Amino acid sequence: MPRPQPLSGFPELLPRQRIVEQQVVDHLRRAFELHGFANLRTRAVEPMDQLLRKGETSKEVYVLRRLQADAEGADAGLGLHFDLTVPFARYVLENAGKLNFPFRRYQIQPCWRGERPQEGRYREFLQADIDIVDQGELPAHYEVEIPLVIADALRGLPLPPVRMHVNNRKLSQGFYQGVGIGDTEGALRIVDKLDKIGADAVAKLLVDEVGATPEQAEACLSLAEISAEDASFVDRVKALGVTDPLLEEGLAELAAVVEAAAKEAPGLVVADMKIARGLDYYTGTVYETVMEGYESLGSICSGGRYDTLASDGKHTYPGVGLSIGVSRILVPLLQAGSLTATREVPTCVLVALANEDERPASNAIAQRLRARGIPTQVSPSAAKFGKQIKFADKRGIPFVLFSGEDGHQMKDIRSGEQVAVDVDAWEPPAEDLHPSIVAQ
RNA sequence: GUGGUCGUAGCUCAGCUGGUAGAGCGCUUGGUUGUGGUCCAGGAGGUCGCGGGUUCAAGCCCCGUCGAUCACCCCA
Repeated sequence: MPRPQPLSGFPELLPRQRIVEQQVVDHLRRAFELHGFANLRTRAVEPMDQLLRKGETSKEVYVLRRLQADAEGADAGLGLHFDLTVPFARYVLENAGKLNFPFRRYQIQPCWRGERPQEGRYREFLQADIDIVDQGELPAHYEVEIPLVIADALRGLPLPPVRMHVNNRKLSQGFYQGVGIGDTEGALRIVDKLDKIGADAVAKLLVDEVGATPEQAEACLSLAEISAEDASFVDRVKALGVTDPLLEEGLAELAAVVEAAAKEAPGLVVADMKIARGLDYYTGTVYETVMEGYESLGSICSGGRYDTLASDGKHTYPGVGLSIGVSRILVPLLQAGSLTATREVPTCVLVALANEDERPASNAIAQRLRARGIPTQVSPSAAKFGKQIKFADKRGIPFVLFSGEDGHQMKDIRSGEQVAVDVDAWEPPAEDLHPSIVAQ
């Protein structure tokens, strides 16, 4: 059989890289749980009508088909989910009676999109999503809290610095309304392209597509230029001389987010009036995050507030959430070699084998170390000690244990230092017990 | 989905106007008679992504396909 080739857009990691991913996921999980988010796991598939709700026709959904299904048979109409928000919305409706609101949950699962793969953009990728959803009304303070949870979660990971650009749809749409533009959604979508196509092109599109006057387009651009790390943007927006009740609401909400973030996670959040987030279902705060030096990846963590995450006709469930693109962050860093793990196996100690007859005894020694939580494996063969050390070295296993008539000797193969030890008392340095992530 | 660039050993790459493949690293054996990393000497490893075509002859030219990557689109 010829060597199989990788499948485009379905990245698979080597053991050492997977250790990094695993530890990042563990870290996120701990952080989310520290903030009281419960974990949820939803099925991989959703009915197509659920997935294609929200008028998101452009989403490239992978459809599920049974090989043995009747040619005539009804199409199951199932597709793989392309994010974790849509399944969550469905789950909330389905279990509304059993959930307690406000409900906060996190979900770390793969998602699938049939789009053309690129760096940081895959057909199967891992997303870490947090949401807070309530029944009827969702207080605005959750829009302040969610980015702080993310800040906590990303803190402590050896990643390049990140910056979260935040805006509020009420602010932008209120402003456009205030200057007299009718199609505020359309204007938002055009302004969102500012970084990509430039101010002149945006102005032209505003005039051509939403019927703005050159003066109105100019006002939109003046707003989009405003960004600040503190609430000073409020005065700058007001100085543009536009008044609108929705605008006022948006200004107040965005100021609250920025001020809280400036205090609790300095440098993370910047109010940025050109962030719009396409034509999604967002209705309040919107978030977009870029990683320094990796701006070309686009946003590595985005989300926002949606007033009708779900609705069953009687109740509406407004929510606010953010998704971290775990694969988008990790795969490029791993491929570039700027992120790796201290070893490619969990093993901390390799028990050397002097003689195949001693394997049972060596197994017993290994078991004593394991009993105290030290990941241990026994050498695969009683090869020359030099080879056994090499076996450990290649995998990054830091310690090799030699046993003889005169007791046990633990060798740190990085320093070469070898000392007599009591197997039932020896402890590795805390940082050597488990592999860890290193940035380089 | 549309368009561009690329694909040679496990890895990084060289290979002239077409004349049936090379380096470094890695791997392996020995020097080293039970403690690796340095050094020295040897060795293994390639259907040139895959399939077809042109040609006396294809790694090189043509077509298709798969993969990688970039741009558009969209987004984690």
